[in-house]
Amino acid sequence: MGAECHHPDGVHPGLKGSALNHALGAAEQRCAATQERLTAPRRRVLELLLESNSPQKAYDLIAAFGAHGEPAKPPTVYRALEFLERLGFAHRIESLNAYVPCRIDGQSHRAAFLICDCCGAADEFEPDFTAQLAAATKAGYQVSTITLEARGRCAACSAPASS
Amino acid sequence: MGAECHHPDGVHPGLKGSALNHALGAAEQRCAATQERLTAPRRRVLELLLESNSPQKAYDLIAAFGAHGEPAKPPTVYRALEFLERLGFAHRIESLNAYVPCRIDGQSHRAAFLICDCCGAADEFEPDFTAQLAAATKAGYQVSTITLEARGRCAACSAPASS
DNA sequence: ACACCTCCTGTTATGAGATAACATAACCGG
DNA sequence: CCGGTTATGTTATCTCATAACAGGAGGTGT
Repeated sequence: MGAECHHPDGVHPGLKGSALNHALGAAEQRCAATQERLTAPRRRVLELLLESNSPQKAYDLIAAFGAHGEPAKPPTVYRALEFLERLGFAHRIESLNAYVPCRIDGQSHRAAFLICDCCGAADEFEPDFTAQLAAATKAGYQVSTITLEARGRCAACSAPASS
Repeated sequence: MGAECHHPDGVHPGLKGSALNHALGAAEQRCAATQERLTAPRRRVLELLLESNSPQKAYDLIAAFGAHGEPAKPPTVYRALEFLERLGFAHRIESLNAYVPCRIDGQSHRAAFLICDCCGAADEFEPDFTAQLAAATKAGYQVSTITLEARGRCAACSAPASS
């Protein structure tokens, strides 16, 4: 992850300014619609995720939490992440121990990522889980969440050479 | 996991006696065929995985490592697990921080699991990754490994009530 | 047999990731 | 304004994983 080559981080731009405010506002709306509360620490963690252009570790968020450099206490951030995941605003990438904001639509408990082992980018994509769900049903499972993590090298990092 | 109800653990029987020896022998063969060495600690960790009927945590393996109750040192087991994963003898289940022996065929860097949040069973199945690989290729990725983890409730734990 | 390289193991220590437990405060319905 | 519920603050600790370095085992060429 970034140890192997020096391509630029991430592919998602990372929101700022009005785009960021708009996204936060939309989250606020969705919470209001379901009796959920986007409280200050939850909003702050979502903001940090949206601003970033790569998967964020929990302790990165803890360190960046305070507006003036004071870190948060771990449970503050872990609770916020739990909330954001529950509502579909964020996903945990298990194989990285890291978190990303949902880039698809939110609300879903399905997530699929293409993760570059070189630059660390994690692209969320809309997967086709038809076959998996059929297999699960056949086995008698009631599936609640599906996560798919495909690792390899992204287009930029596969290219001959660059910067 | 197992906190929610009291269904019996796992669905894989856990090998013993001659079945266990046969599986270990087969692993030995496959290693010999590729210039790899199934050394004592590696063999021991594989044995522990094969004997068990549910995903094993690294520190469970560390505790069970010694024949007479003496634990191993963490790196001993983590190195063995790394080897076993590399050769396809074992898989790590990211969302559980736990390990299982490969139940499919070995050698593959693809794995898919149906994980029961109730009894902790983790059934490996052979997934159809056609759509995912197409998406990855379209995005320019060179995929090396794919992991899919579907969580929910297994047939037994979905049933009305039992034990 | 010897020197050499490579891979693997043993050991100590520490780093990273996550949660338990309990006290306090904010929100909301009656 | 009271009481339930939900969220937060805080301390401490637990689980998971790896860095770093020394030593041993197994091959290869001479």
